[in-house]
Amino acid sequence: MSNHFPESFFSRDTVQVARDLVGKRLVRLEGNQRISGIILETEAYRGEEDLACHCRAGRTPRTEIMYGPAGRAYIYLIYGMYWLLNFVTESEGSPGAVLIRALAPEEGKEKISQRRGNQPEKHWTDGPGKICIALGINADFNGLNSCTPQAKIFVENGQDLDPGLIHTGPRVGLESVPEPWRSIPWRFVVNYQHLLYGS
DNA sequence: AGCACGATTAACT
DNA sequence: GTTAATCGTGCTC
Repeated sequence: MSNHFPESFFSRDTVQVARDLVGKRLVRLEGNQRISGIILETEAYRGEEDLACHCRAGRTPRTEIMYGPAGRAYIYLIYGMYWLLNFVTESEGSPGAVLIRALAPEEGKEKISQRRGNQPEKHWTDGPGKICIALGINADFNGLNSCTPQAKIFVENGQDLDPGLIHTGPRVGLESVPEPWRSIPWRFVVNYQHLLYGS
């Protein structure tokens, strides 16, 4: 009955999960209202050896969630201003997470428009901080299990994408991170146009 | 207890 | 292209 992606989807290699999440639908359940969008861009952060991942610091109060079971939301504050949404990956004990960086809004556009103020639709959810503003996601959602039927945030099937449309590249905003982590192609993105006009 | 910095964004010039 | 906004986190003293 439930169409929520199960823990087994997230409990895999982080890079593979990041790739597979592109084209899927992210849903925020707000009361009875669905606010959703097709995932257009993700990034993988995996392991203590990944110097761009928060887990480079090992187990700390903040990173503990990434060492736990997969499918949980990992949400943190960046620049003292914006919340960023990730989904925990890998088996328990192996830290990893996928950052959700961009969406194509589908349901609840009126609510999204309200939350995004005067921004044009093009910029409603084209960044990780913007997504959390648009969907009303904050620290209260950290650690929530997205795989339960009553989850307030979860992933379900979305667009069927030709794998050839998914582009890879270096993760964004890592200018001070040493190689090879700075340039490793763990960013996955599909062009919005492809979703608008079909694949 | 203090400090430097960041997986960003919006509003500038 | 440049820059201010703003604070939790992890590290050093």
